[in-house]
Amino acid sequence: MPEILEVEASRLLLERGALHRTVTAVDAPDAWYLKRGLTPGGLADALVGRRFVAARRRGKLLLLDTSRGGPVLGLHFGMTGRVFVDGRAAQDRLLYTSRRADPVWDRLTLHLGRASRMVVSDPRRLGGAELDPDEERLGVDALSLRAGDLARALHGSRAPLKAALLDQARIAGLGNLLVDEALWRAGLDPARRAASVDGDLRRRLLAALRGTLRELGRRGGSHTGDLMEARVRGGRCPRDGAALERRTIGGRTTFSCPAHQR
DNA sequence: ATTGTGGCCTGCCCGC
DNA sequence: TGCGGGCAGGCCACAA
Repeated sequence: MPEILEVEASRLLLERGALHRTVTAVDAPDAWYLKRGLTPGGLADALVGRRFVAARRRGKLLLLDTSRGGPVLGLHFGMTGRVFVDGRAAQDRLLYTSRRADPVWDRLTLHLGRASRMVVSDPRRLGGAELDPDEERLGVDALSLRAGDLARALHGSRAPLKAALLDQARIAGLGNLLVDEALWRAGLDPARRAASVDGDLRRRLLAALRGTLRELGRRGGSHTGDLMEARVRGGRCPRDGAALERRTIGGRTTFSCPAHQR
């Protein structure tokens, strides 16, 4: 699933339910889902007989370390991917994908021990699995973002503020909904130049990002923001009632309030 | 190097 | 009820 909060919830699910049991079988019916030359056979060779010893995350990339010096299994979920452990997902509701769980969407199944199964389901096949992903291509994890990190992410960039925040090489984990929510809370125009956000504005943005992550995390996901309900055509700003503006910024559908986001 | 665009996939929802 | 169009929480290759 998409943004950092959902991936973190999935990481916890795997940490509690998928570690320390031997991978006994691998079922990868959709070879297209395997990236960077990985094949179903190669994946089985790499995993069968090993155990997952840690579930890590960097941004939206989920990382499973394996025993006996084996490779790292990297999972990314695109917009519609979810992971299940024994039929249970980290969240029952996922926007923009089906509520159903059709087995034909199971792109990867790992049998753990005698009776457990870990399944990656992804209707749109926009996610994928790989071995030993390049973790360094991702910037600082958004959940541990510090003032200096944000300064570096924005400094000198002529890109729109929103595009800079969505750039996973600068800050890893923020997605479209979280960024729209945080910029709405901070009162910042998503289209303004990233480098123009400095000083007090940058402090305000940092506080909004942290507050958004903390609060929406408690509420249960990226879709629980205060802006979310109004994030439709004809929506009005929940703060001041102004008609929301709908634009494409950074290649993504963007809702913002022309009255209080500057 | 940085930024912008199109495309990848498939399911769902809206309006006719 | 059926159908086409538009849309979608991500990311990558490519162009300018």
